[in-house]
Amino acid sequence: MLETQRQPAETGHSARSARERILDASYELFSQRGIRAVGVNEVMERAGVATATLYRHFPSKDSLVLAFLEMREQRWTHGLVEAEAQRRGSDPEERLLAIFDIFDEWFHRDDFEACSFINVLLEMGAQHPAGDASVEYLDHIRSIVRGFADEAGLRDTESFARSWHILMKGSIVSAAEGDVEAARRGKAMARLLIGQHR
Amino acid sequence: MLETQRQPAETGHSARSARERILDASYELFSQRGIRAVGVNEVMERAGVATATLYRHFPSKDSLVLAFLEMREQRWTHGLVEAEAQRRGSDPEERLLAIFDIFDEWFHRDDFEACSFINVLLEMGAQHPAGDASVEYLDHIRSIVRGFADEAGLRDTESFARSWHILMKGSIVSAAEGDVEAARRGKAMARLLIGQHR
DNA sequence: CGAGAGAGAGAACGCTCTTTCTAGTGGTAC
DNA sequence: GTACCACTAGAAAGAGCGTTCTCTCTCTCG
Repeated sequence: MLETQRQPAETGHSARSARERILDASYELFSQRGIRAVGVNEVMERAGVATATLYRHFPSKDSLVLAFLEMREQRWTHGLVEAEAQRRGSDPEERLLAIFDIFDEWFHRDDFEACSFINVLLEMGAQHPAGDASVEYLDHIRSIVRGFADEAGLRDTESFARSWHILMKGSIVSAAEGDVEAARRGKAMARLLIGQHR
Repeated sequence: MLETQRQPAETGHSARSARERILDASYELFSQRGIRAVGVNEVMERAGVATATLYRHFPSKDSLVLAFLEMREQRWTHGLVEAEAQRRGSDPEERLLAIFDIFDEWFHRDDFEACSFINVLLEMGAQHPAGDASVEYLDHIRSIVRGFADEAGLRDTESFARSWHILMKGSIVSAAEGDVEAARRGKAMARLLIGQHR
């Protein structure tokens, strides 16, 4: 169903293809305001795209939402969290702790939007396809944490990753509430948790 | 058209007044499914109430949502968490830890609905009146935690309560994802946190 | 008894949403 | 050069939303 990157035959040879513009607009709107609060009209407007064009690329709003979540994993999970943690930490334990340094900068951004996977899961429910996909993407985040923990030689890394993830999600929600120090608090508890699994 | 149990004289002294039925219906629907996913029609249907009756008691859906949040504080924050923690813990530290025992039972319920304050905050945004109210109700929860921490003679109770709240919210989100052990993990980290503030 | 108030049923308004459809435009490939 | 294709513009279908309104019923209180 994905009809992935259709580079050739670009028609308008516009700087960015219609599909790309739709995805970018979806990303900005859905990540900032949620799913139900954003209509497809608004997406089309911001993308500068006609109705038929959006529905040629995505058969329904739901499928557009799924594409948004996939993009969120690329940009946020992999592009921001995983890659930056790798870059900042010189050893596995430092890579783990770097997650909260990344969070700290992220929490201080004016356009801080919280975690789209949590947002969508809670907004749509676990039964909805988008909520279900969100649970899966949250699993992936935990897998990354577990990978770092394995490299660090910690004990019981599955349980460790689940506890670590509690700290990540809790500090994100606290930041959404307005506590800009949430990452610092999370990091302090994270250190204690590492101590328990060493 | 359930034509719910229409007790004989329905006006002045029905078993439960129209207002109560509206509030109960709102509570069940909003807490389980969120705000935007539930229409006033559905609330009226479940309450067995006419349109005019709902709008006589609440000038708008938004005001009904605010009434729901207030009720949530009564039933959940005070009725479940605070009162039960008081009842279960014989000293202040045990009262704090009892929160996660309460959570453990709560997480195992079939109708576990996560925290309405978090849900509404993330769904509606902090600008929306309902999101704003949710932030306030979350503050109250933290105040209760801080009160217990003060009684326990812990250091730096404001910061302690914020960290503790991160554990509470993180484990709630993890439970919403499907981890029924989230309360146990939260409690283990909570013990470590107490140790740091003793 | 008669007035008033709370409640019910249901129509209707105006708006928004998702989705479908029609018609037309312009670039590309054969 | 003609057929194709992605695209645009816009109307419209069809449903649902929050809200207002009218009309009727019946209990309660004076």
